[in-house]
Amino acid sequence: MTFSEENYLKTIYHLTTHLNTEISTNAIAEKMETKASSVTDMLKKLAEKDLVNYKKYQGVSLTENGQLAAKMIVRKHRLWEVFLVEKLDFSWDEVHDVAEQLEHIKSEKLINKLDTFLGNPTEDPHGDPIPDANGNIIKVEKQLLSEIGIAKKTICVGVRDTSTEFLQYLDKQKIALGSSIEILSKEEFDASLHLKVNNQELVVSSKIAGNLYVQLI
Amino acid sequence: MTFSEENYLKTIYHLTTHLNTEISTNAIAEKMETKASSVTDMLKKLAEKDLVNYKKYQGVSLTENGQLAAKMIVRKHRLWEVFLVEKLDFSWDEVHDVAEQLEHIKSEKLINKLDTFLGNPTEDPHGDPIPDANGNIIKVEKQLLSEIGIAKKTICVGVRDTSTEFLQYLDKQKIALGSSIEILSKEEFDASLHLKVNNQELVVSSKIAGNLYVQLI
DNA sequence: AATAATTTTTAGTTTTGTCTAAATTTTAAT
DNA sequence: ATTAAAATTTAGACAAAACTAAAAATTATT
Ligand SMILES: [Mn+2]
Ligand SMILES: [Mn+2]
Ligand SMILES: [Mn+2]
Ligand SMILES: [Mn+2]
Repeated sequence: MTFSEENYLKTIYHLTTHLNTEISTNAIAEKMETKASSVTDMLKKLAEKDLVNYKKYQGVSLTENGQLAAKMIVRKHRLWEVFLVEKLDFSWDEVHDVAEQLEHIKSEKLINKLDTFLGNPTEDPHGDPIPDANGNIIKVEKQLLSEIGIAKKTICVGVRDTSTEFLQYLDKQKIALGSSIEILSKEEFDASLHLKVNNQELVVSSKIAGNLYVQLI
Repeated sequence: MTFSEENYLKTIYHLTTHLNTEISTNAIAEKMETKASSVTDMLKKLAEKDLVNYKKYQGVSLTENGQLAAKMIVRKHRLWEVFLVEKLDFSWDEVHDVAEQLEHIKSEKLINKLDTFLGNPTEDPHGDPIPDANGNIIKVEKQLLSEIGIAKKTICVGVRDTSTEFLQYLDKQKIALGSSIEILSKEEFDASLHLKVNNQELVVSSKIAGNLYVQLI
């Protein structure tokens, strides 16, 4: 499988887990910053290889084969992110681009030994689940902070936006995976939240709250 | 720089260190298992980018830029090999193909942090030197076992052939980097050597002796 | 020095993945 | 039910990196 084919599969996989319908050509094109015509060409090729179900004008979904292949790429991406943070001392906002490259290294032995070396982690540095060697994923209950009621006590367990800007904002506010977050009050006007984060009070916008995953304690 | 350009540079670099002349189109083609015409095309492109000195029909050599670029690829290749052996428990005959892929990952931060993580090794699992971040190489005195006189005591410090077959032969004979090797006698007829390796007697052909690097004690 | 053999380059194709522009299909709006 | 708008596909072109076959240059041999 080529570098490019792998990136298409991964994109379709991510779009499928967020939305839950057939994926449109344009959605793929937008996410990959390419043109719809290029997407169409690739979808034909992937369909030929039985990696996607594709009917003209009808959108696309992953086949069993395609889904497993996509999960293996995601597995590699997230394991490498763990490696970079845990072993090489990268910060969580620096790992994505390097992992985008490392995810395409082809060696089952490598990825499984890496998995062992890292202690078979189930989540990456952003709280996203890591598929095991068979593609199984441990699903953890989590909700967006924006969807939680007042006076609830929670733990931060993930981020929805993984951009450098957002992650660095969280660093600045000392919010990390594992931080305790209590919702003190919500401002009606703009849905901003008054929080207690690790015993420090903090006000965050609804945009921030809509990108933080938490678990109720 | 593309994957392919990097492979050409690396090949020219390796050919240059072995031979010490201008490198021929055919030599590159043979090493890369490609056609001479493809090599010519690429040499033009590399010359355009000031990575090689190329004049039609006259062979090719690396420019300063090209040499540094090649060394950085070799650096990555060898550091990854150390990682695979030291941290992931690969054996020395399994690492080359994976390192061929990993050497193309583009991130200065990654390779320098990896270097630190590994304790700034100066040699890879096959005894080959690892260039530092500036391209400097610590050259270690070593000679082929086939060029050493009788009754000399030596330490194995490297291999010339790094094929799986040769490395597995060495494993079978319990010869590794650091093994003590004493030459007991040489057979005139076929230049085979009677050795004492780690206090075990062993006979090896001249082909073996011509692929083992040793240091006199 | 002339010719033969070898090496290298050029010219013209092919494949992969991309693009633009035009045509087609689907969806939305009147 | 038409028409307009949007989404998608097709057609044709291009760049990268490979190939084959033919031409040109170099090297070796007589
Ligand atoms: Mn990532
Ligand atoms: Mn991640
Ligand atoms: Mn190697
Ligand atoms: Mn090596």
